[in-house]
Amino acid sequence: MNAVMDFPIVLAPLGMLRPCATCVVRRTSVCDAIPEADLARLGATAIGGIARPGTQFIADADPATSFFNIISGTARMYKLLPDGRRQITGFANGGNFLGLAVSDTYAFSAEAIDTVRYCRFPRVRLRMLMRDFPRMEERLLKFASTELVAAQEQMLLLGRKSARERVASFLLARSRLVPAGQRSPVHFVLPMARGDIADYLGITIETVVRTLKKLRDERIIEVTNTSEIEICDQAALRCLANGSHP
Amino acid sequence: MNAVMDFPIVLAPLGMLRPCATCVVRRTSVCDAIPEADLARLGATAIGGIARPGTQFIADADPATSFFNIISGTARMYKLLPDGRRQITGFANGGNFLGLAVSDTYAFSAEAIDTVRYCRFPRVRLRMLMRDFPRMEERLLKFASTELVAAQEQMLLLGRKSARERVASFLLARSRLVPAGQRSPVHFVLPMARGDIADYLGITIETVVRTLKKLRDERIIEVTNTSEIEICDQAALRCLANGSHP
DNA sequence: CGGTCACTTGATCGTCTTCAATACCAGTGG
DNA sequence: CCACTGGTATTGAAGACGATCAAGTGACCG
Repeated sequence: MNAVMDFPIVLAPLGMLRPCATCVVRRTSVCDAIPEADLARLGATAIGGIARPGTQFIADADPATSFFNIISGTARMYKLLPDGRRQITGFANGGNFLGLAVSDTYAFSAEAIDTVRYCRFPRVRLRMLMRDFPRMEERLLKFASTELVAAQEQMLLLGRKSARERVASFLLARSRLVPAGQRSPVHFVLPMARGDIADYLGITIETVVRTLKKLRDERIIEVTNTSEIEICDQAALRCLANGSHP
Repeated sequence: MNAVMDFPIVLAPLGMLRPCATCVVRRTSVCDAIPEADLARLGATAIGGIARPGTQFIADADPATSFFNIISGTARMYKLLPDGRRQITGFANGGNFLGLAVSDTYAFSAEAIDTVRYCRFPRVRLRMLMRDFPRMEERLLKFASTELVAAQEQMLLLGRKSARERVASFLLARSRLVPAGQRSPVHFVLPMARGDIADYLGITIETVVRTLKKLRDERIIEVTNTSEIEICDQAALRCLANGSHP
């Protein structure tokens, strides 16, 4: 029952002495605010951890004792209604920061989709870090702003877009995660299941499936193995995504 | 065509010399981060302004040159689709802070609903203020986090709640803005029109009207003058809002 | 193989949208 | 004072989109 495991970061993942120095997401995460010289202190502040697929590592309404910096893997953040209806508010990848809370409790839950490796920052220690490195706070503010912009875009999607437009928007957003350079056709893997996509887009699994099938029939995308997507007609998808054209 | 007007804050609103000192929202806004002794500098940084009803004062995709601190009135923030569909992402009241942007351009628009008085902070000057007063950045981060939590709640509403649940949630949220102390029945005025409510809740005007009528018929709320709401059965509304009970 | 689980597909149903008409209210000018 | 006007709100009837229900498929695994 202990699928979520913490361990001293100095031992993880391969017993390296200066794990932060070689961290693949350091330069793209909030940790970029800490100068090279202070990486030891950063390493002493963070606690490495792993969440196995399906494991919840942040629980709505629980005391917000820690912040999480995702290293690798994909997590889903979500909120539930009492009767079980679920809204996924976002997916977190390597470099993302989780756990910003207003009050002393989390306002959402988070689960690992595949295996998620993360660094956990106890709240108090992160606060000290922010005090000593104002750039850290700056970085967090920038991150929160980014999240806010994404959330507003998602509200537009949830409130005003048709199922077809939602799926198109989702595929486009996912395609933007692919490192630039690879040219058309863009190709990527969806780490999440159909149910996750449905709960993220505010529709049902069946509608996700049917819409994907339709897009495939129209030669706008290609779907293989249910989780691999290839975007054949990016222009068409872009039009669909914002309703420019039926 | 100049319904949005700026003027030196030292002249506003009554020619006071230290306007920040008497600002009614100072203690509840980001300005609370600035110590009394430095209010003069704060006043020199901000530029007072007024937006008349219906006037847009932040335009999506425009260069994000300023941040806004709302003093009084209510504004709507929104995003549009090319064909005119609108999603209102939030309403801003006195004490709220607007304009957080990732890139150099705004990611949303904002319009005054009634007459809105605000303080405008040119981006560069605010940055200097944040540098000299780290508490300012801390305050902004807290504000952004609050917005983020609200956005997640709204995503749950837009993605997974029925029209009835949306309206109930909206009325409850509005009732929470009423200063505590007044007890049941809670009574308040909606500054926004039906169309704004509809575009905020991701439904149509007609559905808003019909749902309000139904709630009124069921003696859960009372509606007078189309803009005054009285909550008669708060418990029932709370149940409705999260779908605990049909 | 029999089990589970995720995905897919089809048929029916219901909520909310759309379209259209009417009511209401404040402001304006005869 | 009162008809006129524009905007918002309300109400009714018809239709559509997506949800729900139900069944079937395929992959993986003990």
